[in-house]
Formats: sequence, C-alpha cells, structure tokens
Amino acid sequence: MYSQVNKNISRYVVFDDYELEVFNSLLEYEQVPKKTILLQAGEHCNFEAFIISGSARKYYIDSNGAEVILQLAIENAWLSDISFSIYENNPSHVFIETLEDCEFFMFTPESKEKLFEKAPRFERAYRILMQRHLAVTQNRLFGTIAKTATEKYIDFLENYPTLPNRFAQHYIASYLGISPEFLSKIRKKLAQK
Amino acid sequence: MYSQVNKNISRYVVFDDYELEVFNSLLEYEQVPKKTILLQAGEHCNFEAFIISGSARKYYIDSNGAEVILQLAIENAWLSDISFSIYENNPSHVFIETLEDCEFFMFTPESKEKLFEKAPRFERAYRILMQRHLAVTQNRLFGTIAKTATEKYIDFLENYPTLPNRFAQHYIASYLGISPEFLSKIRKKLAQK
DNA sequence: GCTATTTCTTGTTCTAGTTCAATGGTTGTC
DNA sequence: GACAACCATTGAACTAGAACAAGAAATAGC
Repeated sequence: MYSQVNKNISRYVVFDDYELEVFNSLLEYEQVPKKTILLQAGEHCNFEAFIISGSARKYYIDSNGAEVILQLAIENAWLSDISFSIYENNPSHVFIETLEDCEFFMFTPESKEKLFEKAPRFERAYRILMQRHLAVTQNRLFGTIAKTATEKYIDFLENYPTLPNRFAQHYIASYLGISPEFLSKIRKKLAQK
Repeated sequence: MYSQVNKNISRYVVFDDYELEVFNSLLEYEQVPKKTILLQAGEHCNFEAFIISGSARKYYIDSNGAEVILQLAIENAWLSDISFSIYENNPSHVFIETLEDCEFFMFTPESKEKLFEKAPRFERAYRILMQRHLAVTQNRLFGTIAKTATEKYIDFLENYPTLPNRFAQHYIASYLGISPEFLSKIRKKLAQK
C-alpha cells in the first residue's frame, strides 16, 4: 500500500528504513467520492495529498469569473495549494475537486512539520520536489506566452499523452488557455493530416 | 557589506551567528560590467547570484526564435536558472545578461552543498524561497492565461512599481507577453484617462 | 556637441483566436 | 431504456492583439 508513495518520495533522495517508517506513520489514508470539493476559494489549504488512485482538478476563478485549470492530477501526483500563504491580503481563488473516486495519502501541515523534525532529510526531498515543480511551471509559462494554440496542444499531447483519455476536452482547453470550441477545431485540423 | 544578503536569507528562517558566518564565508563577491552574458543557452548554470547592486534580465529564446523575458532583476533579487537539469534531453534556451554594472554574491553548486552540510537549516530557508518563487510564478501564469494585455500591464505596475524606471519598455512588453507596439498603445490609452 | 544606434510612438493591415448560436453525441440516472 | 444533463462539433460574425512600416525621440559613444 505504501510502495507507490515511497517510490515517489525516493526519486531524488534515498531514505533508510527508519526514515520511511516515520514517513509512512504520518500519512493519513482517505477515500473521497468523485465530484467532491476538497478546497474552496478563500479557505486555507490544510493538506498535501498524494493520489493513490483516481483523478482531480485544481482550478482558479479570476476576477472576471473566468475559470482556469491549473492542474489535472492523476494517481502518483501531489495535490495541494501552496500559494495561498503568499497573498494573504487578497485571498486565493483556488478550488480543488475530485473527478473520479479517489484514494489519498494526506499530510497536514502539522504532520509535515513533525516529519521534518524527526527525519530532517525530508526537507531536502521536499525542496527538490518544489524546485522541479517550479521548473515545470516556468516551462508552462513560456509556452503559454510564446506558442500558438496548436503548438500548445501538440506539446501537451507529447508531455501528457495519457491525460486526454482521463479528462474532458474542455478541461484540457482551459488548462491550455484556449476556448473549447477552438480546441475542437485544432483537433479536426490535426486529424485531417 | 553582508547585511543585505543576510537580511534577505533571514526572511523566513532566523539563523544564529554561527550559521550566518558559515553562509557569509561561502559567498563569493563579484563585479560584472553591464551587457555581460552570464549564462548562454545550452550551458549549465553553475551559480546562484544575489544582486547587491545593478540590474539584469533573464530571457528565453523559443523554437521560433521569439525572445521572452522571464525575469527583470534588480538589487536584492536572486538570479539563476534552476530549470536546466529537468529537461536534460532538450537543452535549456535560457540567457542571463546584466543590463547595468552589477555587484553579486555568488554561490556555486559546490558551496551550496557545503552550506547545507555545515548548516542544514539553510535547506529549509531555501525550500521556502523555492515555494514562494513557485507561488509567484503560478500567479504570473494565471494572469498570462486569463487577463487582457491592459489588465496585465496594470497588475505589473501594481506589483512592481519601480521597474518601469529601470528597464526599457520593450523588455517589459516581452515580460508581459505582448508586442512593444501594443504596450505603447495601452500606455497612451491609460494616460488619456 | 554631434553622429549613430537604439527605443518609442502612431497608423494601417491582417489574423489567430473568441463569442455566440445551433446541432448532434455521450454519459449517467432512476 | 428513456430522459436529462452535459459535452463536442461546426459555422458565422467579431475583436484583441500582432506584424509591418515609417517617423520621432531618446541614449550612448567618441
């Protein structure tokens, strides 16, 4: 049961048995049905969830009421909103919703602190995870600025070939920052070739 | 001389005298004239620089040859490219160039590792710095996807009111992902009100 | 201080992508 | 297995912003 999450956390730092035991003992298993809102705008995000199975989306509603998908998450991904604390004055508009029935391992902020206390090398693993997440986000940003809609979609297919089977097309359009109608037209054009 | 950088690194973790001494002893002071390329596409970025004085830009040249400004950095900012290692297969296209004469404190990857070894709590400070950087980048990404060019420019002025005095307008346009001509037209419209 | 280079502005033309609207296809639910 | 709710497609009208071009203003270099 723990093998998935242990494999994930060990990608950049190798932990010994004691460390993994501490890690596993702090995880909280949770089952959540589909279409459950785990986080709503304005709330503090008090969890970091590892997805054992199922899928979810994280999205943002901007000041004009437009919905933007930030993350389309499936098993073996981490799901949380770390950005809230930065903008304490203007509260976050981030939502997290399950799309399929999900199994999670949850960390609370408190259990995370305990982890860092008892096994400080997790601080390093977490830092590297953050750093990679940042690199991916930066890359998405450049793509959003400099690429055409068609290029964005082709890149998406290359980077996440399995996601089109798991998520509705209009969610993918929103993730890419294009209208669902236009994505449909792009797909038609690509299919004709 | 060290007070600026010590203040910066102590924003989220309070360090004792010994820790700061280790930190300072590992910094390398460097002076660089303006218009110097510190990092070129394809190279490994072997530094993390704290800007004591001066300014610089980080930019990216995408596959179509379009230039996108990633960062407009002034004193008290950190300057580096952490993303390279992620995409080892397709090498980074990131450039870093000083725009004014600069004074830096430099960390090499080796000195950073030494720091984490001798004073492990810096791992935590670094993690938090990453996390905040990620939150800012995410926010920029949402804005890029969901806002009009005029909104983006107004937000930029609010978030970074000092930067228009320090950087050429076409760099700001590139940072915002709009053409320099269109930014000029936006500014005219805003001035008329 | 004068020239050369770079940057900014303004108008015009053009296009990638949006918005609106209508139709048909899927999926889930009792 | 029929109904409702949602989703994808297609076409037509529209628009935000890009690309091009050419002149004006500002900066830098000597």
